[in-house]
Amino acid sequence: MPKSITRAYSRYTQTASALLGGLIRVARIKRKYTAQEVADRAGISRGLLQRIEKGNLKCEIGMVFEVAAIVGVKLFDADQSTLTKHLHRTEEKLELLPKSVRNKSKVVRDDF
Amino acid sequence: MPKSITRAYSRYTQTASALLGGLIRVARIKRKYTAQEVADRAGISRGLLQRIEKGNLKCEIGMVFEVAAIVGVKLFDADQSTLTKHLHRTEEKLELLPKSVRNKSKVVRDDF
DNA sequence: ATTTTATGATTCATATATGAAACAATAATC
DNA sequence: GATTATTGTTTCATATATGAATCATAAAAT
Repeated sequence: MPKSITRAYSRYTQTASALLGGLIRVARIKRKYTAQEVADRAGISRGLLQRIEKGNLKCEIGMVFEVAAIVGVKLFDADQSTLTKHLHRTEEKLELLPKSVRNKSKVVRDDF
Repeated sequence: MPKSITRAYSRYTQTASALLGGLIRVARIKRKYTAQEVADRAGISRGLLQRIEKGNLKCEIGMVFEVAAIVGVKLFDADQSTLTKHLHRTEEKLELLPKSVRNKSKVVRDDF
């Protein structure tokens, strides 16, 4: 058996992903879509949709977001135009920041 | 060459992922972390961090969320305890909804 | 200006997520 | 209660994301 990589996820990450999956499931059922219908529209298998609704951390973020959009779960509580505005503002911020970070000490701060 | 699956992503999904990646990058630079430092702490390669910051849709949602947590980008604008409360509320909602969806017509609504 | 460090970008091997299929269990409708 | 559709779960082949290594570029510090 080949050596496998064991990833560590924080509780925060686990909770956030479980929440997003749960929101998707609630939205799907409220709209009366079957799992198969949503899977078809997203172009994925029903099995993957189940993993997404369970908050499985190994799923592609693109597919999670896509399914969220299909069932009407808004990301960042924003619609397309608001999202675009936020993105542009973020890009403007980036231009004002240094292009690369330089650390004298290799010490990593741990207080976040 | 084996046949490869071409996935379709909506603009909404693309914008949302690009925004999250951009927020991560801004937060990292503001905190003066090098890409290598964040990658090390997340237990991933620097190459993957780059893809995440670019909003690559094929990345694992778990790792995107993990990196966001490391650099201090809050998901759902919420901390751990708030996130947990939301999750519990979502689970309560689920209990009140039908366990499975039954459709007489196979027609799929398109107005979301 | 020079040096040094960080970042961008590419390639390739491999660990692994996904699709497909099948079956069981459950819940909705009659 | 009987029927039928939906969901839960498992297994396995394979398409693919990731890690590692390398080199080039860029930018920060001296």
